[in-house]
Amino acid sequence: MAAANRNTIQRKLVMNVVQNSLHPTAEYVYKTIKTDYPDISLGTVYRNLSLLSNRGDILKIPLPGSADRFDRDISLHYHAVCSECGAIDDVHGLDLGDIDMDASQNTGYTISGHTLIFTGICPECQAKISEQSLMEE
Amino acid sequence: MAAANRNTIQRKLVMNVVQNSLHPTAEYVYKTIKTDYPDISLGTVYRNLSLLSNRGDILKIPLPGSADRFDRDISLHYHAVCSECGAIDDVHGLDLGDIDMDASQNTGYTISGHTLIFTGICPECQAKISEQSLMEE
DNA sequence: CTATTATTGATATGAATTATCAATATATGA
DNA sequence: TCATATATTGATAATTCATATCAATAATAG
Repeated sequence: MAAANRNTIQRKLVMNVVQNSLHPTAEYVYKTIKTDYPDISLGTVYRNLSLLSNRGDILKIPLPGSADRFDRDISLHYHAVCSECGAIDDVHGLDLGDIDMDASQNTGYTISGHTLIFTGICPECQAKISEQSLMEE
Repeated sequence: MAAANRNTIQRKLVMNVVQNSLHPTAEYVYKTIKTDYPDISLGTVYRNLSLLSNRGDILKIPLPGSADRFDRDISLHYHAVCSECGAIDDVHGLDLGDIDMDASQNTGYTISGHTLIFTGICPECQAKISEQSLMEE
């Protein structure tokens, strides 16, 4: 028989938290589970997040310079990160055509995918910054 | 007077190595300088790579899960990373239109830029893999 | 129910980068 | 040229995020 994955409570808990959060980090998933199930280990959370994202049940969002985020939404979309507060939001409806094929023809690589992250300032932080510059006058 | 940057030998050495390398890591820059100038500190290399990339003299290529690379080529282009050997190559001639503006309209963010990394298998590793599958028959 | 082994919790380890701080060297301007 | 202010350095500690190790435990096939 093929070595099957096992449906452990820990794995179900990790999946549940991801399904009920927006773009959680491993740390957030760990702390959230811990309130109801204090025995869970951080390593277990990391292991299950990896397994679930490798399996395609959830999406891993690697962020350069900070902790990876995970996403319950596995449809094609991108993300924007706020450089002020670290917020992360979906960018839907962006059609880049077949950039993977373009990159493949360009380089000779067999392209399996790409990572695209936008950086900027979220509406909330923009508002705060505008307020501040008013105060300073 | 404005607090000016100083043109230290260490800074010049870091700049030189980046200008004469393809996509070096901080570690590579450090080791390369060290052969001629053994007193240089790794922290100094990191500090100068940050300063030079913030200043726009060089480009920082953040790679999720591995060490950042730096690029002497500051023109608009992207990169492909080989998942087998870690090689990194330029992807030129990719026109994504004004995706930053699209993302901005989509999210309400003020977008300052984006990071796009392609993942795949470089031609050399493809060749090795083909050889192997032939051997196995 | 039992045997196999995937998975867990605890913890050590690792890689990459930043922070700290006294000593030093660079640029300004007298 | 020389003195001064301070940006920068080297050495090293600390941090962050993540993976490796390993004996104990628990999930599943038969």
